[in-house]
Amino acid sequence: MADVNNPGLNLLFLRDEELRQGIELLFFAYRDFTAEPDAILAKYDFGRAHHRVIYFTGRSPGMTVGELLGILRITKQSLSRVLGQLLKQGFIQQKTGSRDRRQRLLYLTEKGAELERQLSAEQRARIARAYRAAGAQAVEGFRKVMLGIIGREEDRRRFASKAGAAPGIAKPGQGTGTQG
Amino acid sequence: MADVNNPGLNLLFLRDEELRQGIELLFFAYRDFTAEPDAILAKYDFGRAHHRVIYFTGRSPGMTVGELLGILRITKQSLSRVLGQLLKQGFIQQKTGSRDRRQRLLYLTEKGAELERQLSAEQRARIARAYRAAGAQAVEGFRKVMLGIIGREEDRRRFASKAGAAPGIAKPGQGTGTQG
DNA sequence: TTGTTTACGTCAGCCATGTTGACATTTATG
DNA sequence: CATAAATGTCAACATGGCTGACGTAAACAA
Repeated sequence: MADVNNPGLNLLFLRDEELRQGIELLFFAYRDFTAEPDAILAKYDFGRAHHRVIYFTGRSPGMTVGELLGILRITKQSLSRVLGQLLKQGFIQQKTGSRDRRQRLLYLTEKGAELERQLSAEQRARIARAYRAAGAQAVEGFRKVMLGIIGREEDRRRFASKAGAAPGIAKPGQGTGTQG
Repeated sequence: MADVNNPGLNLLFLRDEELRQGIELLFFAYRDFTAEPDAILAKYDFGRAHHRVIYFTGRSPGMTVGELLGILRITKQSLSRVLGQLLKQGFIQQKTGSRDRRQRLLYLTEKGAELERQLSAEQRARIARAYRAAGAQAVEGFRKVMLGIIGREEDRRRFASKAGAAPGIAKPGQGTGTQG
């Protein structure tokens, strides 16, 4: 293909095989990453869309509907369907913004928070296992590459090193183990 | 939140933050990773499901329907819909297996191969950019972590170190499929 | 104050893609 | 020869994207 005719690329050893493996790593990892929560959600008659709303609401309590739409990159009509269900069933509550009373700030209820913990516990455990097995240095590489894949600086900002002194993390073998 | 009032949880807080960032890296990376191909596919009235079939058929020419189902982890009825369209429109062709004539081995047509190149070019470029920006060592870490996230050894095998291998490897599932 | 824009909600319908269940055909295999 | 396997197909249903149109309340600018 084109790569073969482009000597510049070859210098970087970014061979087609390597790049395709990257593509497939994303596919398989994401496929498996979402499988467990899906099973839990089914018990509540919820789907992946509900999970995302619950997750990001738990992550950033007080977030506006518009901000959530910006993260999910779906239409308000799509969001409305799942958000409406979560509100009606008491997993999420809205509060009118005090600074701007047009805004509806989103919060998990206690019930919602419990489901959130249950769902993300599975995913955190999976990530923890992978991090532990790979080692701290690999985790740093993982972060770098993933940040490179994310398209918008606006989205990357969310990952700005809060771990500024982060190196004290999970080494292979031990781990803190207490986190569910 | 409760964390703030709980002294001695600092290590755990960092760890939870780190794990959640991992969750979000997967979400954002996958979201952006699929966005560009989706736009191209729309022109053909195809969706992400078509892309997956085209991609994996191109990756492993001669693969059986059953093997593809195993990779995608969807039902044969779901696959049948998109595969049928791709066959009818001449993007994919099937050949009866020579070893086992019940099997239908999948191949891209030239038309299909061209679409495949167009689609994966976007994704390969994205991965290439990320790899280049992160550096070789980071890529190694990325691979390690991603492999840890993938659940089944069976799937991980596909990534067995072809590290020093020559370019242009094809991994025909098994059958030579010389039958017409 | 008034007019416009913004943030959010909602109704209605369409489409893609996943699911289950039932059944048919061809071929391999014990 | 009987059974199992690989594949295909029909039908019905659910989820969660989408567009388009329209409504309300609040903020903001002229």
